[in-house]
Amino acid sequence: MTIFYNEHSKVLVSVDCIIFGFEEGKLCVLIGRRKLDPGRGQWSLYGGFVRDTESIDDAANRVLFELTGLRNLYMRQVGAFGKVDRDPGERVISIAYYALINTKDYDKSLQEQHGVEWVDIKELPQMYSDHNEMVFKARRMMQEKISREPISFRLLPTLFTLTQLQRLYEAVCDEEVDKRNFRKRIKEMDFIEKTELIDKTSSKRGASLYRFNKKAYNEEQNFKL
Amino acid sequence: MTIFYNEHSKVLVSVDCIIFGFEEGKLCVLIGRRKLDPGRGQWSLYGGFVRDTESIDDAANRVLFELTGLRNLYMRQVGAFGKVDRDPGERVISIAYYALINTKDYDKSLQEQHGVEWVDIKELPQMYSDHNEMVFKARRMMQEKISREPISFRLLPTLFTLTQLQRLYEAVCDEEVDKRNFRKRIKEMDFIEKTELIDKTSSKRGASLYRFNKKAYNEEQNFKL
DNA sequence: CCAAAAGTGTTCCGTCTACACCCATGG
DNA sequence: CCATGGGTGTAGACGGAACACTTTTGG
Repeated sequence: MTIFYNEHSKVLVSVDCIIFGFEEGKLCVLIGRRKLDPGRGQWSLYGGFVRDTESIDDAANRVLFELTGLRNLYMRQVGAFGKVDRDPGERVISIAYYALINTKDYDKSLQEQHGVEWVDIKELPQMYSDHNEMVFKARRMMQEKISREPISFRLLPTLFTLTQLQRLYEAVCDEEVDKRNFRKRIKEMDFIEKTELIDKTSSKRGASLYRFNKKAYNEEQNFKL
Repeated sequence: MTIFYNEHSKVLVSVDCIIFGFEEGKLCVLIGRRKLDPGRGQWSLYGGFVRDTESIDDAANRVLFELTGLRNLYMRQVGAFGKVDRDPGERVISIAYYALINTKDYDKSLQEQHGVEWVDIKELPQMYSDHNEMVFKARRMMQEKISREPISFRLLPTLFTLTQLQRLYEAVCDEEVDKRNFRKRIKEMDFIEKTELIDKTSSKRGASLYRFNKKAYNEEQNFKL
């Protein structure tokens, strides 16, 4: 290959993933202990280096797949983090991505194999390098999205109750919402469909299960929460 | 220095700047003809490579300074662009930034020296690599910001008329707004101060000149447009 | 005197918010 | 029979949108 930009220096580029999940009414992030030096043993996001043969998005998807075994996750870029000394080993520029997963889809054994766990975003430890900053920014971006686009369903099972959906929304936005007002808004969105099924696990009376109809949404995109 | 991440490949990282200005009622972007191979002669954003000794933000600031002679511009990261073949020369990952400048502050001779010009964002030519995509994303981000934060003043002279401010807002959001409603909202923001001065250049009657009071804003941040 | 831009309030409508009680069931 | 979470409607407040005429002055 012809070299055009010979005189400029190259750097390592990595991706770091902020993986959000919804567990026990809490918005959680998947983190683990770092397995490499420098910083071995510190709490850290899961990440990896970008290879020559893949785009940054591809790298993020690969890393997500390595960790979760899942493809086609909802994923968005958070931004590039590039302070000179952000990595104590050597210069590494990192592109952060956030992803949403339904924790029920996540194979427990894979989780153990990678030594990662769900931690309430409100109780995150100090993490390696600038990872806390990445999570903070990702969370803000996610909050903005969740009121405008139907991404919440990515964090829930296919069938969910309205109470679950409300709790999720509350956890993400970190504020309580009125039950009746919330349900009124849901009713206006025809693509959130009530099924005949009843969930009895969380109450004696049982709660109707709902489903997000993606096709219906694509035809009339009027999401608003 | 100890090498920790030896086995991974490194890539070139550049920054590209989407510089917005407001000229003749139009939202414009500063672009020029590329001076390097590959792609010499194509329309392009202004950019540069990130050096070992500087953060990505520093690199963007340096590049902006090189081009405009101005420091402390309002600047925000748009994101990382990293398709494998985005640069036909060799692999380059680029971090895009957008910046706002008051075109009156921009030295004409510097502009000529770099061979860049203001082009209406509605009439942008096809540009090098993924630069059109960068502009598109930057514009969307700027639109979201301009209704929530007082960044519009970065695109105007210190003293401006309400009509100017309104035209700017319309150009950025690409929609007309009602004059009376617009002015009503302005009146609610005490940090947009009317001065005794009158601008006579754009009308016979003359229009009051206003000023953005940053200190007053910092004390009570209730911006909303 | 007229063209051209500056400046100014009110009404209406829709949206958001606050709020309390009955229902169904398992234990 | 009671504790627990599920489910429902209305009224009042608020904010956003629509809308038209007067003022000033240079040419």
